[in-house]
Amino acid sequence: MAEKNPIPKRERILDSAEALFAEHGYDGVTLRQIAKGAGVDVALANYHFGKKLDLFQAVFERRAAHLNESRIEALHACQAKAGKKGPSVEQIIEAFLRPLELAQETGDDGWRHYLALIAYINNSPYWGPRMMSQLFDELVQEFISALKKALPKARDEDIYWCYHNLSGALTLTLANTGRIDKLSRGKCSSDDFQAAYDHMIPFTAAGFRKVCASRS
Amino acid sequence: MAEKNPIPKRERILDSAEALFAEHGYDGVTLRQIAKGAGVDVALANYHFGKKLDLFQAVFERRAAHLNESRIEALHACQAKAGKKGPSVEQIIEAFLRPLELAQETGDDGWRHYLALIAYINNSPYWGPRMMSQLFDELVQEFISALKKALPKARDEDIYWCYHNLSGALTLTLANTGRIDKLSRGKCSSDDFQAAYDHMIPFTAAGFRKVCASRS
DNA sequence: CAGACTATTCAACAAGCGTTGAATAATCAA
DNA sequence: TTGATTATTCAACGCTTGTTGAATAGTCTG
Repeated sequence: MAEKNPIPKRERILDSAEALFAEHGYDGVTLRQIAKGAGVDVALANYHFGKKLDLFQAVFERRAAHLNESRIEALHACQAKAGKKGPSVEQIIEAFLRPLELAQETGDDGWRHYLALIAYINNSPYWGPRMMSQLFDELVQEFISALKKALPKARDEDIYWCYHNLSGALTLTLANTGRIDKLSRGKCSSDDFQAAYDHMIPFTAAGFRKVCASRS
Repeated sequence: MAEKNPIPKRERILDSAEALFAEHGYDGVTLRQIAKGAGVDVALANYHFGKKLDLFQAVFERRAAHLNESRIEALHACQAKAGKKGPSVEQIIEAFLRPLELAQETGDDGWRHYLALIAYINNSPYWGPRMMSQLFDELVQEFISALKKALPKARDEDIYWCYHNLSGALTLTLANTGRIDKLSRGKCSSDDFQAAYDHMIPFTAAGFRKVCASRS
């Protein structure tokens, strides 16, 4: 019995590449592995996407706009709700993070792989400077200026260092390495995204307040 | 004029491998690149270390013991100084982090590369579970039990999630991607390790207190 | 100095790599 | 049904990879 709506091969290549790049990094994956994972011939990746590096780029571009939009929407929504005095630190961080939790919580493995891939490039000295800026700087700057309003006494550099810590905590959560499971001997599960974010939000918000609330 | 104490070639291979693995990951580096960086023939890596994977392991083993010892010593020192009631959260985190700052601050690039390599495996879904546990679990468990004493009301899972956030913030700092420089347009420098840790310690300590101090 | 052992290089291997041009199949417009 | 366009596979290329065995140089022991 033939499948009515088979996933197009072009899409399956992106899915396969996404999953494998997230697990093994750019150099740890061959086009033949990607093709095999997608059930297509190796030359098809070249036909649709060009060189290996272009395929890598295409994997990012597929979901980038959607992700940034939902995060910006979350920020604007919480700003609208907060009124003139602006949202609190917790509310801003919540808007920054919750769309990612939702993406990780969908049954769709694609989003999990995509976010692990983001974690991979953010932590990579090679890819980080090349790719993170063009993907997220505009978004991040908007969150940072919201944080500045919520923490009017903070120095700029304090805000940036705090954001750096937030970004690191988030990145490890996105990477989803399962190490917290081992360390806690089962008391925490990497797949329990809600628990991860429910802890990350007050943790980082308290950090911002402590470092940024008062001038030295 | 001949150099009196040339660095042995075996050591130079480790140095070169350390630097290249940290920048490009395991699969992003070839033995020929490593050999060229060390100024030796490609077969020499095999002679001294065996397979590529064994060289990778050897890079970790060279500095692991020294690093763990200095961190354990820092913990014991702060415990001795704190007396019977035990050190504070800040003091424990400081003991956990400062030895890394010192290692990054030495003029020696080797330690910087090594710590960036730790960041690479900690964030990698492939290497993380395979390598981090055997390198650091014993050390981490000792810090966690010290944190439990400093936060007697905390639930175990809260401590572990907070540690997860601490580990993430630290990891991004070790990776030293230079992204904070771009984002802050020069107000923060990734090479200003003291500033990084001076912000990270109160940030994460406040997070622990907030999440762990009181039961819900 | 002889000899043994270690360190290092040389040359080559089979396997796998990204990439390509031509051939075939599928889709769609007229 | 034709013809044109797109999608997909096939077969192969030149190159690089990790690894190895034999050859050479260096170092220490007696």
